[in-house]
Amino acid sequence: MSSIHDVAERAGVSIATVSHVINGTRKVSPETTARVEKSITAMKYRPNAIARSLRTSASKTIGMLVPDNANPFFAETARGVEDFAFAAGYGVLLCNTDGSVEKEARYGDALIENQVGGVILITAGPTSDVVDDLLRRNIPVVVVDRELPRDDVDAVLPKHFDGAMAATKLLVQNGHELVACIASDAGVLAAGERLRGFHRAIEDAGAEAIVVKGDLQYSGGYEAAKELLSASRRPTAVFACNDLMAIGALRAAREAGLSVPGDLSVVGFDDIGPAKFTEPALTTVAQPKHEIGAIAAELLLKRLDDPDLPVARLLVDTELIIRESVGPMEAAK
Amino acid sequence: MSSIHDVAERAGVSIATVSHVINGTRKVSPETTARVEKSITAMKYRPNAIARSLRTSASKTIGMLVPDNANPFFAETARGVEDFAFAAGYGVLLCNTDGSVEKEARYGDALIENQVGGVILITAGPTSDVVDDLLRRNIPVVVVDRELPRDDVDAVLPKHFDGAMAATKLLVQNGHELVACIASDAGVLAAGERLRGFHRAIEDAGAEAIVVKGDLQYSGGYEAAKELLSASRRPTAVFACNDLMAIGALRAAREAGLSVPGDLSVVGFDDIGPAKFTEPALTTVAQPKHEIGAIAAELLLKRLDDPDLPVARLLVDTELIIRESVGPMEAAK
DNA sequence: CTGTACGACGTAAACGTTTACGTACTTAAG
DNA sequence: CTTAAGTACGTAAACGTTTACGTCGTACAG
Repeated sequence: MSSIHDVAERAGVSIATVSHVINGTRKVSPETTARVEKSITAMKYRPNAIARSLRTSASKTIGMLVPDNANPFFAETARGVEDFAFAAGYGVLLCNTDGSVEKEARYGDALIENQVGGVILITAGPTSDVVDDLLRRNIPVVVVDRELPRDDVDAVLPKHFDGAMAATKLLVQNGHELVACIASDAGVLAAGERLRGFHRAIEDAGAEAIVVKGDLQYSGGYEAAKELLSASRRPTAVFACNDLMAIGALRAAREAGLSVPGDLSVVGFDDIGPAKFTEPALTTVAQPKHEIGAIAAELLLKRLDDPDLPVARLLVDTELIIRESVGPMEAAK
Repeated sequence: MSSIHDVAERAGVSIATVSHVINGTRKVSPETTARVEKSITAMKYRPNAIARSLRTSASKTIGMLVPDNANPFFAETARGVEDFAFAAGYGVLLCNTDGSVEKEARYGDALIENQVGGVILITAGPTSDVVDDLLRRNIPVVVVDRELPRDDVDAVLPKHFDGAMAATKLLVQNGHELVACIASDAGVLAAGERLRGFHRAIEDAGAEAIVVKGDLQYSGGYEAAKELLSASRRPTAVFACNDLMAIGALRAAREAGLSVPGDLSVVGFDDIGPAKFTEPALTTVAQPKHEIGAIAAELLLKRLDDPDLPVARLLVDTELIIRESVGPMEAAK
């Protein structure tokens, strides 16, 4: 509505002076400052961030690419970045890729066109062309949760392997000998890591593994578990690669007339909100989702400040949260 | 990296011509078009949306203000707007107000500075100053889910009253005579509507009501229900104003040794993802969250096209989804 | 041959900022 | 009195587009 010119005119100064009082970028006398500030509030003036970005070629917004914001895990880490970014004066352009690399690419273009300063990426696939596009334009990227097979981007990752291994170990320590894994069907590295962790724990214990795939949604876990439980040799324990699927599995168990953890033990991964409120409460490996998002945002903003920072690869610890959904094998008989 | 000038130079034309082939805004000969397009792809040129916005003073991004993106209900409606907006070439700046009007105001400023074309608002409080700021600058607003006491903004709202009434009616029809409502402690109109619907159904049936407040989170519902269930006269049914709280209540019931729906019936509101997977599966009134978001986005974009559209107030139907958490009073005795 | 119309394209201003450079005045040193 | 240094501020160019106007041919009618 009103521009810096209007403010300047009303205050009887030049636009340069107005700009400087706004940004504190050079000394201006107290009296002039006061006049300008009065003028600003009187006219309800807000600097035009667009013009500012154009001039400085540094926009105060970052992009975030997530598979699905309706998934609680992604939603919570998105909040982490949003909170941190906003506190630092940045806005966040949130984009849902639905796990499609095409959508990811289209969104990548959109982010470039919008001149975002950087992007936080939870990849849709095992590899990502957008990263090249972005980097070529000097737009820094930090990948979160899902690693990429390259060493030129910052990353903040939970210890998928360790977490999965801890979860599975809990199962075998409870005496389970035939344990299933509901793995992710997304071909991302993180999925592989969790599966590796699972297998390692199984091997170490000399137990036996079954693995089926699910789509990381409630329903995917439900279907997968249904299949598992109707098999002739049914497992007595299952590690689901995320809580959504674990919760789906809980329901499948109920419908099969199996009690948890009496007849079947279940562990999840992520510790999303509802995990604490299921019946039985879900034991799961927790990730500090909000913190992960915040760390990623911090990393990105730091790099915006100083592009020459060495690339970071932050591994964050997970924590096994024991609740009620795991029990000893004997009970399951 | 490369600007329209570079493209023009390489193609041996003026920047005006390049602009016109990009936007199809005037006729340019096939040969020139071809040359320009070749040049564009060769240089991997992307128009600078910032510069474009500055010139046209119409940015292709909209703002969205939600209380908390980590809440599945908001996350899902956010997805609805994001999907629609992106398909129409718009980006979405997502902001979490945490139910704080101060944060809402700060974000409003940020959105103004970023020259968003419009904003979709799920208010933090019963009234909203940002709307005035926005409208004064001719930035259209559509409020979603939570109504505002004003008639100059578009709105798309579920039928809170009807939904709550239907939910409560189900309870009293099952013979419950002392029924509780876990209401929202946010002072928003929507909360009042749901509570009114509850009371109306209670009155109509000549039943008795208890109401307590909760914070719309799992834990709030849990605490509220705990209080309710430890009272000397405990209700045999409870209507929670959202599913998060209903799920919290389910757990409180279990911990109190009460079976649902044997000893206590529970209805929720929203039909969020996990509702189908709780034990017992939650009976609830469903809103078409994704669709609500999409409709809101559509409305907003329409208004961007034609600011003189009459203001709309869209009421969307809710649907009572009967699952397993409600049973007859006799059982509860 | 002149004039008009039209097709194809170029020139330059404008959008609202930031910022390098310049100017005017004051003070104090020489 | 001259000059240097410092303080307080203004002028104008630039960022990358879009778009109102212009210009230059060529074709065709008169």
